Amino acid sequence: MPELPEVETVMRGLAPSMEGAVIARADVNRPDLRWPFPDRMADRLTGRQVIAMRRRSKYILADLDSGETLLVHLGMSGRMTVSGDPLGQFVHDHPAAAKHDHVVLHMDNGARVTFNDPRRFGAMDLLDTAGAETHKLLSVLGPEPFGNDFNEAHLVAAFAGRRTPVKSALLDQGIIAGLGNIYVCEVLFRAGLSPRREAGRIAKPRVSGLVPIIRQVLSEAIEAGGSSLKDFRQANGELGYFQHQFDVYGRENAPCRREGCDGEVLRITQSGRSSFYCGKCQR
DNA sequence: TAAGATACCTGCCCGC
DNA sequence: TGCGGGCAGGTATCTT
Repeated sequence: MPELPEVETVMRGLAPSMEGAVIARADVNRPDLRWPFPDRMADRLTGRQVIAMRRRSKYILADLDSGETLLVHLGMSGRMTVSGDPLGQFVHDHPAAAKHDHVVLHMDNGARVTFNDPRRFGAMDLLDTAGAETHKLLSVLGPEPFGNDFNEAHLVAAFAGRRTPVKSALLDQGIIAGLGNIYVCEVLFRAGLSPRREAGRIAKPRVSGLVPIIRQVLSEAIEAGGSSLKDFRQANGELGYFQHQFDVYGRENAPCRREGCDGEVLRITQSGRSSFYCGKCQR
């Protein structure tokens, strides 16, 4: 499910209820998600104050006063929602525990943070805050799209000599962190690039042109609160709205939205994932 | 070494 | 109404 805009939206929604609050109790209802939870996770969370909430790629990170950081990945179907917030700004009011509520954090301010993940592709881990960037999941990540390290020179160098389709290259988290299937499709539409083009055979100016487009698409999606297809909810339980702005994703056989183009949106499968694009104006 | 295929797990939608 | 097949936003690991 969640790509960078969805994870950013969830993190921003959680922060007011978690930053500065103490985890009074942690309910861990199963031993694992995608991987086993770290040893004594509930004990290591209980009594800890959350110092700061942040995001790296599609990971939510909660820095604790113990010197450890709680790492959360939502996988495909994961949700993190807040209920019972004392400020009364959230939709839910302590709903009964639902199926697939795998971890529940009871904050000392009355908020209840629930991690729900039917498909269990999500993950949680605890790592040393000081060495977070060396964690096996974080050390392999490329630059953040909004960071200074992500720029035209970086993308041109990363694409050079690559024979893989540009679609796959943009999904490679080691080249750019945070893009997923939906937003890569949207980015390639705006760039007028076919997802099938070999990354290493795209002219440098066009590669460079992807940088502002990527930032623009992600910014608009964050602004809209992410995209809700099947599973995604913001931390307050509300839907995101960017899906209404999709130009190609999920629009198979629909007319192309580019002005002056009379093509239609095609769907193909690339390395097991659906790609949506206009066969006429994306080259 | 790079690129593609597969596996993980559950729920939903569609056609029959 | 019920069943089976196909599909899903991610990513580690296997195979080629």
